[in-house]
Amino acid sequence: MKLSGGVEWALHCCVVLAGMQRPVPAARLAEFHDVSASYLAKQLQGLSRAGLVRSVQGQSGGYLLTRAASEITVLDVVEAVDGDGRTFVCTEVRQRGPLAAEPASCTAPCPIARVMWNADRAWREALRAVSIADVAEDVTRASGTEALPRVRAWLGAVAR
Amino acid sequence: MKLSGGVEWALHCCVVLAGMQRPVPAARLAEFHDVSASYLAKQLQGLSRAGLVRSVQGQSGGYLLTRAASEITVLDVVEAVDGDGRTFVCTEVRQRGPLAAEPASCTAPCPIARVMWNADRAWREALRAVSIADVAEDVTRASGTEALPRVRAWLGAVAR
DNA sequence: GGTCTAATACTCGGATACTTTGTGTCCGAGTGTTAGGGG
DNA sequence: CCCCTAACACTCGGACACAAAGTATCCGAGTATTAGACC
Repeated sequence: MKLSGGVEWALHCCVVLAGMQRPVPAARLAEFHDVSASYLAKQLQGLSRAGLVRSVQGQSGGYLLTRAASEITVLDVVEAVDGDGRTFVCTEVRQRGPLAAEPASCTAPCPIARVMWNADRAWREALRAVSIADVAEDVTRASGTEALPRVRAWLGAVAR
Repeated sequence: MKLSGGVEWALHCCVVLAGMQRPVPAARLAEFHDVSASYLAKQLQGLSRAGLVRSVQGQSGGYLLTRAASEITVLDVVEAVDGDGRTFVCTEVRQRGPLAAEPASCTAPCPIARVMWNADRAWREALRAVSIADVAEDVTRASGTEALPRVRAWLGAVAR
């Protein structure tokens, strides 16, 4: 029950991409965060498939958010990178063994599965309640007003 | 982000162990649920280490709950089997790269980590709010009053 | 017949292979840029 | 001087190895039972 490590990178990328007008290449994002460029590219591909970021090819290409940061939830990013499968899968144990329950009597989900799914829903709701813009605001509050603009300037600066 | 499959087995075992006066061997629990006996034994060892069940050795030995089912939460079982580590680990990305934050200015946790940990807490709280006794009650409501007694009789019956 | 003893059969516990998932990397397809030549 | 063209450099995307954790299994240590022998 451990979350994929790439989720953290993807979230950081989305926060710094917020407010960016020009595309930012994956290699530059990797350099900024000091992480593996190849592996980060994989995570960004996940975000692209999910439609959270738009990839622009070509010489001055890169990644760009598809919509406002306030319209992207943390849950969107987590599900894009880690998959949207449920954390608990019910194998219908109650229908197996010598005292197996009849399939016809199993219209309602197994009580155990219901508890696990409720917890899963609470987890997702907590992540859905926070947007990338909210996180960026927290960062500003913690690191100062000019922190994010400096980051944007660094990402936008062309080093060629 | 998938939960170990053994968690489901362990939960089913705890539910049927509730109300049992005599120890139940792991092999019998496995036969009842029609699952691998060897692997189920591993999960039960986890429950034993966590102090949720008490193992009795010898010819008529087996497993027994250490306390009332109403005093065992679903979270206890999940953490015993799957480990109590956090689902999200913060690698302090903000302290890396060209614009790294000073460690001295990182007294508060990273905003991203805070969001993830809040969601983690919500998930755990939802699991902590439900006890094994609650689940057993749900089973009775769904499968009838005599369902669980029949199971207990089957588990207690000696087939030698 | 009662009691002590020893062999037994059954239990859990940890140490050992195998499969699946996650981690990390690489090279090829595609496109905007840009330099050069021609009109 | 302006425009067209072609080569280029840089981008993403998916396919390819490696490592770690989950899954499944086995055999050894320990104990209550039980049968037998002795008193």
